[in-house]
Amino acid sequence: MCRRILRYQNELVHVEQLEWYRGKFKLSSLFIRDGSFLLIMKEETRMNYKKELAEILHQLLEGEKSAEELEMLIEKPKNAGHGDLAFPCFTLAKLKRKAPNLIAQELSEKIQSPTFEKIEVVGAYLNVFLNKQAVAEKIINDILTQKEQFGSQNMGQGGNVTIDLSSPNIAKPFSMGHLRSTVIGNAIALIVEKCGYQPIKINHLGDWGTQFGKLITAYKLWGDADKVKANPISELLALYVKFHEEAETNHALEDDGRAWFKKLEDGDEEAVELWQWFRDESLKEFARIYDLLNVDFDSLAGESFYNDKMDRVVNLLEEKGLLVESNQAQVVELTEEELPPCLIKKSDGATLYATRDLAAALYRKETYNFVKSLYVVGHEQSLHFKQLIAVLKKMGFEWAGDMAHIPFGMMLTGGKKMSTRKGKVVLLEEVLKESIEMARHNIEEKNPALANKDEVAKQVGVGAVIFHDLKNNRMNDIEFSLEELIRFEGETGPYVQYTFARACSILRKANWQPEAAPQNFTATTWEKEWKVVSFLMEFPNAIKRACENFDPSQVAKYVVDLAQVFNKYYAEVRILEESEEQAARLALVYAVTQVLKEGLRLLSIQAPEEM
RNA sequence: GUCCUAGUAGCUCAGCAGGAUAGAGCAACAGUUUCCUAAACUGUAGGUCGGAGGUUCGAAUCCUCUCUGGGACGCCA
Repeated sequence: MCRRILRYQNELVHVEQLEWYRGKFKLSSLFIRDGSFLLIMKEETRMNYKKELAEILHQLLEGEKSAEELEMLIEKPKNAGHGDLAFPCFTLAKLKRKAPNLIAQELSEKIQSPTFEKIEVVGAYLNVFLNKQAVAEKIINDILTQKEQFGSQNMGQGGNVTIDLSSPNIAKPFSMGHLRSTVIGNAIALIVEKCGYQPIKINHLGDWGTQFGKLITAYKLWGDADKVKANPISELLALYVKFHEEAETNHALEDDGRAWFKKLEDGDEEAVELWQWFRDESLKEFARIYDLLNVDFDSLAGESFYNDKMDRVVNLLEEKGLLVESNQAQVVELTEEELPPCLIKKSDGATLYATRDLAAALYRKETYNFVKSLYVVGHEQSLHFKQLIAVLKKMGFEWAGDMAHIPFGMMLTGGKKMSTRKGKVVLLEEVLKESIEMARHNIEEKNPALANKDEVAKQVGVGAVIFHDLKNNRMNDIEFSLEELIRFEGETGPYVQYTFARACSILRKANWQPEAAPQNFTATTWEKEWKVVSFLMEFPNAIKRACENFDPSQVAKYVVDLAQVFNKYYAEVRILEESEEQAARLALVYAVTQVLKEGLRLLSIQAPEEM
C-alpha cells in the first residue's frame, strides 16, 4: 500500500496530514500497524478511556479481535475495588487455547500507558485503574472551560427532527394522562438538541374529529352559552360526559354527532363557529399549563390544519392503486406486512385519524425535511403507527423509515386507564398546584428566610412532578398517586435540586469564581473525590444513551446517581475547611453544579441556587 | 384467537447488544445537627430475578414453551 492512511475516529485520513492533526488535537496515542495504517486518537476521544484500552489490547493481541469488539467486552466494574475498567478474558481463552487467567496475567504485564495507574489481575479479569490525578484534572478542566456545553455532541449534525408531542384534545381538560407525552417529548427535544440535532416541537392538537360533532350535538341539546363562557373546559367536559351517558340508551345521538362532524368538515357556518369558540377557549387554558411546565412549541398545527390536505393523500393512494373498498369504506390492505387494513375513509366519506396522520407526515417531510420524525404517543397506539409507516412505504416514500413511534405506558387510576368519557380524570393543573403548595410548605419549615419563595416553590413543585414522570423507563405504566408525586425525598427531582442548592451554597460561601480557578491541582490525590469524578466522566455517555434510545430516564437516573455520590462526599469531607486540597475540591463542587444543572435542564427542570 | 408490552426486596423501580458477591429509593428498625441547608448522611433487615426447558466456561440478561397483569386488533383518536 503506497498511500499511508491514518484513521481519525471513523474517517480515513492521509498520513501527510499527521502534523496538522497533531497540532490540533494533541495526539495521545499513536500506533503503527503493518506499516500502512496509523491509528490515532484525538484529544476528545481520549476521554473515552474505554476506547483507549480497547486500542491497546487490539495492538497487543495482534489483531485477533477488532478494537470495536474488544471495546464492547470492556465493562465498568460494579465494585469500586475492581478498578475503573475491566476486561474479562474468557472469550480469548478459546482463541488462544490458554487459560483465561494466564492471558489476563500476560496482558497485564504488557500494558503501558500514562492513562492507567495500575492493572490488577483477579481471576480472568483485567482490572484497570485510571490515573486519578491526570483524569480528574482533565475532566474538571473540561467542565470548567465548557461549562454547560460539557457533554454536548454532534451526532445530529444540524439535522431536523420533528417531534410530535403533547397533542391534547381540545374541549377536554388537560389531565394527568397528557403529562407524559408533553414531558417526555420535551425532554427528548432538549436531549436531541444537546446532541446536535435541530428539534422541531409540534403540538398536534386534537382539534378535529367525530368528538366535535358529538360535542356540538350535546351543546345544542343541553348547552348554555353563559355557563360555557364562565367555565369553558369544565362545562364542555360535562356536556361531553352527558353525551356518552345518554348515548348508551339513545343511539340516535351517535348518528347526530356524526352528522354534525360531517357538517363541520364541509364548512357549515354554525358548526365552524362553535368549533372555533371551543378551540380558542381550550388553548387559553392550555397556555397556563405549558407555561408552568416550561414547554413551548414550534408549531400548533393540529388535526384541523390538515383538513384541506387530505384529498391529496386520498388521490395519491388512488393513483397508486392502493385504495380498495371494503364494506363501503376505503382502506389500504396491508396483508403482506401482516397488519390489519388501514382505514382511510369512512362509509359516509368522512376522514379518519390515519388519513390526517398521513397528510401530516407528508407535510412534515415537505416542510421540515426531517432526518427523523418522532411521535411521542402512548403505547396503545402502536398498531396505528405501524400501519401509518407501512402505508407510506407502500406509497414509495423511503423516508417513512425515518419515522419512529416513541411509545410510553399509561397513567392509571385504580389500575385502570383514566377515561375522559366517564369524567374520571385527574387534572394536571390541580396536581401541579398541590405540588407547588407542598414545596412552599417545606420552604416555610426548612428555610423561612429564603428570598424568592414563590418562584422557588414553583420550580421545586413542578420539578417533582416532571421528574417523577421521567425517572423510570417510558414503557412502565404509572399508577397515579398524589402522595408519590409530591414526595420530595429519595430519588426525586427536589432531591437533585437540593443537592445542587447545597453545592451552590458552598461556592457562595467560599466566594469561588470559575475564572479564578487554578489549572492544576497537584496537592490533591483525588482519593476521596474519585467516585464523584468518575461519575462526572459518565455524563456524556448518559446523554448519548438517552439520545440513541429516546430515553430521558437515562439522564434522570444519571442525575440522581451523581447527586447521591456527591451527597456522600459532602457528608464526609468538609470542603470549606482550610486545606491544601481546597482549591481542587471547590473546583470539583463547581463541576458538579454545572453537570447537575445541565442534567436537570435536559429534563426541563429548573435548578434554584437556594431552596 | 392474533399481535404488542410488563412480571426482579413488603411497595416503586434500576440493572437486560451474557460476565466477578443482583443494586437504589420508599416503608421498618437503630443512629448522626455546638459541624458547608437533616428535602441530607450512616447502619440493620429484606431476593429460589413469574415458572419450566435450552444455548454457554458463565443467564435476571439470549432462544423456546408456559402462567399472570395491561393494551391493541375497520368506520374513536
